[in-house]
Amino acid sequence: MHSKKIIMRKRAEYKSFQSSRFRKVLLSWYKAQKRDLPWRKTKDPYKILISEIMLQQTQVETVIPYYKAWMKKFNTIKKLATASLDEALMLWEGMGYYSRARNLHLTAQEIEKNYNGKIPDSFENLIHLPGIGKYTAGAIASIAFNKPVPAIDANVRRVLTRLLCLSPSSSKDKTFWELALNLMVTASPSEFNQAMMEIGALVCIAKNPRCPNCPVRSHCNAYLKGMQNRYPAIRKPKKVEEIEVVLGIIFNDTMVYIQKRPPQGLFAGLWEFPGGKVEPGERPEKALHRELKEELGEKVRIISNGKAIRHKYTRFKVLLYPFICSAQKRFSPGSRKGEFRWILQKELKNYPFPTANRKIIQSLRFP
DNA sequence: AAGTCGGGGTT
DNA sequence: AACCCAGACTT
Repeated sequence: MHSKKIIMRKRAEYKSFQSSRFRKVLLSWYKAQKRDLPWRKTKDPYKILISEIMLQQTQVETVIPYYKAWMKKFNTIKKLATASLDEALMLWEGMGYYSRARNLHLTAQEIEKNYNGKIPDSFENLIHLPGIGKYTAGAIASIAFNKPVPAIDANVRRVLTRLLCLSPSSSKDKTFWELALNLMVTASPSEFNQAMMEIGALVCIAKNPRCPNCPVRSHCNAYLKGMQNRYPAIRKPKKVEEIEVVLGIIFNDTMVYIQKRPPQGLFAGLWEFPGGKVEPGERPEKALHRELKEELGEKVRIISNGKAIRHKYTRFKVLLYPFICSAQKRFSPGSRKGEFRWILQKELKNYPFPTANRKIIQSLRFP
C-alpha cells in the first residue's frame, strides 16, 4: 500500500521521529495550553455536532457568538428538528455557507426519525448524514464518543506535512488518514485529535509558524531542516473578478417586496431584494429596469438611490447599487418559481438575508 | 480533479 | 490585495 510505504520510509528516514514521545509531549502541551472554548465544556454529542458544522471553513473566533446564540434557541436536537428552516437560517445569517444550515436541519430530522433522536456514534453512520463528510464524521465520532477515528482538517494536514516533509504528491487523504491513525494509537482519540488541531491553530500556523514555541519541534523534519516556511506548498492563485449589481427595494404603500432564493446554490434559502448584474457599459438605472422586467415582469418607478455598497467574496467582488422604488400594485411575479412576500419594513429583521443585503437594509433611509 | 459555496480576520 | 479558515458537495 502506497501510503503505508510512505509511513515506513519516513520512519526509517527520520530516526528522530519517535511517535510515543511525540504523542506524550503533544498531549501534555494540549492539556496545559488548550483554549477554553464553549464546546469543550461539554460531551453532549449534539453540541459537538453543532460546533463541528459551524467550524467548517470558519474560524473559531467567528463561530463562538453564533454557537452561543444557537444553543439559547436550539439546545436539543428535537428543537432543531421541529423548527422551520427559516428559524435556523436566521441564526446562521452572516456566517456564510448557508447550505450548512439546510443540511444540518435535514440531519436533525433524519436523526430524530431514524436514530430515535440520538446522534449516531459511528463514523459509518455519521458520514451518510447530509452535510457530514469525512472530517466531520471523524470529529464527532472521536470527540463526542472517543472512537479511534482520525479527524483530518486543514490544521492536521499542515502539521503532518511539516512533521514529515510530505511532498504535494504524497499529500493524499489516505496518507494523512493512516499517518494520523498510526500516531494516535494508545491515546484518547478525543484528546489526540483536538490536540493535533489545536497545535495547528496556535503554533503550527499557515504563515510564519511559531517553531521556537513548539513543544514537538524536535520531532519536526521541516523545522530540523529550517524549511518550515516551505510547507505546505503554495496553492494556485485564484483570480477575483469584479461585478456590479443593482437591486430594487420595491414599496407599495407601506409594504416592501422580498423573494426567497432557491434551496441550492449561492445564498441557498435566504431572502433577498430582486435585481441582477449590470452589463458592461450599462447605466445602473437601466440595468435595474431590465432586470426587474426579466425577473418579475414588472415596471417600477425609481424613487431614490441608496448608498452603493462594496462587498467582497472569495471569488469575486461586488459593487451593489440599491434603489428605492415604488410599484403601482402588490404584484405577484408569475414568472418566478420561488416564494415571495410583501411585508412591513419592520418585519425585515425576521427574515434571513445575505450580509450585503443586510448592510443595505441598515444603511438605507426608507421613505 | 476542479468548481462552487461566505464572510471575517490576518499579514 | 492576497491569503487563510476544525469542508462538503456537485460535476
